Formats: sequence, structure tokens, C-alpha cells
Amino acid sequence: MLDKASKILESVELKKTKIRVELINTLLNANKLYSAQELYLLLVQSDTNVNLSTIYRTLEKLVEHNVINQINLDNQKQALYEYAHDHHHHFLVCDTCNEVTVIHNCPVEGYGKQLENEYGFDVKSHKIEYYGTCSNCQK
Amino acid sequence: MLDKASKILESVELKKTKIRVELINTLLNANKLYSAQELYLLLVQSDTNVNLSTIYRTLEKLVEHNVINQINLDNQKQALYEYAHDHHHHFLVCDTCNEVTVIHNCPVEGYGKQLENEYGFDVKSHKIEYYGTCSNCQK
DNA sequence: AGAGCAAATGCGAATGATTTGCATTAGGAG
DNA sequence: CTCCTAATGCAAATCATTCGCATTTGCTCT
Repeated sequence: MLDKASKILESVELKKTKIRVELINTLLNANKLYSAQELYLLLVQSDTNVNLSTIYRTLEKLVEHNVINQINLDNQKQALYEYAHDHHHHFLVCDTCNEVTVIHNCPVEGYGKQLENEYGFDVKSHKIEYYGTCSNCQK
Repeated sequence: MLDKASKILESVELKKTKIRVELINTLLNANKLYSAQELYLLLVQSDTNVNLSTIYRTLEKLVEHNVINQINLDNQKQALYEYAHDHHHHFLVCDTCNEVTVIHNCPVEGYGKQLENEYGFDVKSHKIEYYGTCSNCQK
């Protein structure tokens, strides 16, 4: 029986390699957003020999196939990645510690339709980031 | 009597220089988001001798003092800048032509309070980006 | 199981955006 | 007008990301 990462790779017709499986598993089980660098270090530390450019190429492919999302926060210049869970969610970004928390409510359900009428803009997705101070940093 | 750019510089205690005035005026009157490169070219074309690194340094200072906002879209890697108008607004980003349209409604007024209660997160600002296809590119 | 081929990877160099160090210049307070 | 500090120019450095090319490895078809 195939594990989830293998199934995902199969479904998007990408070859199953150790690196891809590990990357997907890492993001699948993550509770935070990872940069390419961080993912690189994680794989290296778990004894998966890998090159940074391969990480980038793999992430690119996975984004292309909608397996993962790439996120650019206004805060930092490197891109962050997360598994493209099917539930909709948004982010709380702490200006102090830069930590990103994922929240699972969407306050703008249905608002896309309105934009479509008003601007003729065909909304495919949206992203909300709340900036401020997380509970830890308020102390 | 001082023009608006001069007043702004005065209020944030930055010296008034030709470059800063021009940058602020450009962003004040803009109806789009500009990258540092674009701003550089605009200034050079209007006969203001300036260096790219000065543009970056100036933008950084202005962001710091909340005169302008820096925006990173998931689409492109260079940062974009806009004047920090006091009215709240959000973006429609076209996946095809990359054009960014500013919209002036906010569908999540008051939602910050809810996040504060739920997550103890002190929301200072938020940003919404709608990604999709603009009316032009749908043709 | 083995051969063949395209896709995936490693490595190093290139690119593009942004930052920094340092010498020079120029606002603006007194 | 002088002086001091902040602002600027210039070149080099840095950081994230991409690319070219040679090598390796999945996977499909015997």
C-alpha cells in the first residue's frame, strides 16, 4: 500500500524520489510555513543528501501542480511554502518574532462573486494576512 | 507654504531632499504599485540624478515611518511600494498580466477584534489579495 | 531481470533584487 | 556662514533563486 506522499506524486504524474517524498511529508505534517533553506536543512539533517537547487526545482514543480502553496509575506524576502490543504485558511503574522500562525476561518466567503460583478475580475483564490503582535510577544 | 511631500517629511523628521520629495510625489499621485526599479527609472527620466541604492534606502526609511507600504505579492519577487493612504484598501492581482488593481472596500471590517479574542493576537493591520484573471485578460 | 529514455539531480556559475561600507556632499540648526 | 549629522553615490557584497550541462535514476517495455 502506498503512503500519502507517493499517492500524491502519482496523481500529479511526477516520479517518486526520496527527496520528493520527504519534502511532501515534511510539509504535510508541518504546523508552520517553511522556507526553501529550512527545508534543505531538514532534509540534510535527516540524512537525505540533496542540493539546494533541487529543493527549489522540486518546490517549483509541486507548486505548479497545486500540491503546495508558495507564500510571500511583506515581512521577509524569502518565499515560504505550505502543503495545499483543502481547507481554506489565512495567516497571522507577528511583526515582532515573525512567527506565522494559520487560522481556519475565512471572513470573506462569497465575497469573490461580488468582485466579479463589480470589477469583472474572475477571482480564483485569495489570501489574507493579519499583521500585529502575537500573544507571546505581547508579554 | 509647503507642499504635501515637504509636510510629510517634516512630520517624520527626515531631511527634505529632491529625491525624497520626488519619490513621495510619485507615489502620492500613483494609481498603481511601483517597484524600486520603476521608481528609479521614473526619477532618472525626470532628470533627477539618483542612485538605485539611494532609492532603496529612501524607500526603507519611508516604510519605517509608515509613509509608504511595502508589498510582496506571491507572483513576483521584487517588492512593490505604494503611498500609505489613510483609507483602507486591498488588491486584485491578475495571474496573467500581473497587473494590480486597488479596491476600496474591505470585507473584513471588525474581524480583527474577533481574532484578538480567539487567538490573543493583537491585529495592527491586514492585507487581502485576490488572485485571478482581470477583465482584460479574460478576452 | 535488463535496456532505453526521459525526467530528476548535483554542481557550479549566473542572475536579479537588495544591502552594505566607505568616502563625499549637502540639509538645516545655531 | 559654520558645523555636524544625515543623505547620497559608487562599487562591492550578499541573499534568494535560477540555469546550463553532465550524470544518475525512475519507470516502461521487453
